Amino acid sequence: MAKRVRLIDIAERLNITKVTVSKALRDQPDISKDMRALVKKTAAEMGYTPNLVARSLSSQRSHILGVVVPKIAHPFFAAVIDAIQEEATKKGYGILLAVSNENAALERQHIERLLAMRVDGLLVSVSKQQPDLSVYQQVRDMHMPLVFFDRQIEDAGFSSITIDDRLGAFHAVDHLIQQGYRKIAHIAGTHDVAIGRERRAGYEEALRKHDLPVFEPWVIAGGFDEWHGYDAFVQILHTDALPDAVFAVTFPVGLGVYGAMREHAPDLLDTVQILTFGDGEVNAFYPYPHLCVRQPTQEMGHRAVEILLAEIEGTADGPAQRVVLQTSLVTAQNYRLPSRDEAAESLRLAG
Amino acid sequence: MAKRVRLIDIAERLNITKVTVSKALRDQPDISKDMRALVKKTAAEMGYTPNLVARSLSSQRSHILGVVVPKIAHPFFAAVIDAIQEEATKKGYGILLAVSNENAALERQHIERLLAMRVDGLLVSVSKQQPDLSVYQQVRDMHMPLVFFDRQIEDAGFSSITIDDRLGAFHAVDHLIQQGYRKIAHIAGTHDVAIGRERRAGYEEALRKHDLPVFEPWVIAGGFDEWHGYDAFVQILHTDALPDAVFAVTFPVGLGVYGAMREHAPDLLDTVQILTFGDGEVNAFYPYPHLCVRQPTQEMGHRAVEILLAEIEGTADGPAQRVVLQTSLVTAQNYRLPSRDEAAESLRLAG
DNA sequence: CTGAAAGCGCTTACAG
DNA sequence: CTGAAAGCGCTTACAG
Repeated sequence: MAKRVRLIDIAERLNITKVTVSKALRDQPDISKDMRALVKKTAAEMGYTPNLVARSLSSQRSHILGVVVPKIAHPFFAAVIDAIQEEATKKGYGILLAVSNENAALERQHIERLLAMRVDGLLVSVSKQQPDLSVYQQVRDMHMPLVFFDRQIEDAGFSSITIDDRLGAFHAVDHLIQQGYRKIAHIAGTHDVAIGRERRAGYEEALRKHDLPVFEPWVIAGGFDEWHGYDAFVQILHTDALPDAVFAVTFPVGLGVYGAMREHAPDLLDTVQILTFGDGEVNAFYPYPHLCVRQPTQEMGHRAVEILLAEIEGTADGPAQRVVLQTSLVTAQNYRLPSRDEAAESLRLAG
Repeated sequence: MAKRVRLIDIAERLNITKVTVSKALRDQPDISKDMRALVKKTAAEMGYTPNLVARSLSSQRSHILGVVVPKIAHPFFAAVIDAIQEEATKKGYGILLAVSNENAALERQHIERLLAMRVDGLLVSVSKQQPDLSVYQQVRDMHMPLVFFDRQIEDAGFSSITIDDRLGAFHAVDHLIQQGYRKIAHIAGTHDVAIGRERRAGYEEALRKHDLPVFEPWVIAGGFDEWHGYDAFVQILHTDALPDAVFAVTFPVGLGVYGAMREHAPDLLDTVQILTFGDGEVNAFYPYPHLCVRQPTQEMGHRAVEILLAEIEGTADGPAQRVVLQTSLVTAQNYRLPSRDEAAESLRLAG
């Protein structure tokens, strides 16, 4: 590796001390304007770039945020990570990304590693597996700032930013009922996962509001992926009556329902309204009756970083914050391509 | 922050020197087995975690890889990043993720920052914008290992791992022709972007092979997103004849074509075969004739890391490598949900 | 097998 | 406004 120029090299060239160089480069006001200018000019000429790891070691601040997610190749998390990265960059931080793969042990390992790397703070969305509380206790003990996003550990004493799953589900199902649907099935998640519980609670609440009974054979709990949706809908096909709408706990589950329909009852495709919590990339093009609850991914990512930085920089006003974001309902009329303005905008940015 | 235990704290407790502790912890063979065991036991008791930034500074190795991508909320990149992260973790490296947003200036800034952070190597997929060659020259000058993936700068002297766009397109279009399609339109990208050029070349080559003429009004260049697909297909609708198949340069462009069809010519939905280069998450559920060229994202991520680590660890056999990966064609018969085995497997891993 | 010395490239806190 | 000293927490290279 070609010799890298250090503070001391600049100092020697200028016959001053490296402290002066260090301060001048960071624009500290106790260095004369002329000296600052001279140092910067020289540094640029010599091709100096500060060694951020040395800086981290001596300043005890890395300007790196650790981000742990259960998965990344998933529209929701990809969008949130994107927003996190964007906001972090804007604020002068880098992000160290780790994926737990829904595995608590791996999640723990990642967090320990990030701790050892001396990140300034942690942004984590916990795996579905029973989390290992001891790491979080460790994080607490060392006063490392941490903000949970989307999936949190309750009562761990950390700030969190989550989505109002119950209300989102409630509004969506309420909307269906107001549109005249009465026989609404729910392909649910599992009870041990918060989003499963909450979305189901919102569903039941909406039925209750309209004095509709919960028809048990149509509420099928079990998971969050395509196969669960597929199997559950096949099961529904074997009941005597057919629903006129299906509320799927996630977008993948909704896809599984479509898959089952296409295979076993294609005639239902155009008549049964599907509602999914969360959206995929192709809503604008989905040809069947399809509704979805949209999650504010960008806002979640941006605000998660803001909350964390406030804690890191000590400007946090109080202890743990719990921010709850509201969803929006995307109806058929709303479906659209990204607007031309947006497209033009992104072109402008790129160009 | 609670006092963190350091090497020296362990050393004092044991009445030995910190060098011995350091070596024992890293299992160096020149420390007696008993001492190693004792040190490790004590370190564990005291809750020691090594300070990786101090280690980086003194060892000149950070065990961090910098990853720069044009975007992340995109199925292709999300999948590749996932694979990169997985492989890096397996090899004991962390990844610092940066998103250029298809913006060359931002790409440059990110790389400079990663350089300053002293990553051990760089994995980059360049933005579509004219790249700023000077940063790459700088990377060369400091002998920083770098591997381009998917989108590279030719002749920059770095290793690269890319996809055989031309051949992938050729095989796919060739397949269409063998299935009896003769009137194949191509919604192309732009000429200044390699994937645009290459995919188009593959398309033309396939037509040539079968002595089919290129019908210019049906080859519409312009971009890579939904709107381009939409506009281009509307334009095609205004030509006298109609194609029996459409080859879209990307999956989003294909979606735009579906959008245009649904709006302006819904009757074509079931009759015009759409072929996209790249796939989305919903292939298994797409109801219309749909074919796609699948990119080996996982292999790309894994191998990119392998190549980079070989360069970092000095085991690279020669100068720049150029790996070209082949695509596979996913036909309607191949469409499927993730297999039950895979689902069970992921459950097992998670459990 | 264990240790004393030097150093990685910075910043902090304190003098002057 | 500039500098001398100390230190961040490790590892490397060399003695013994």
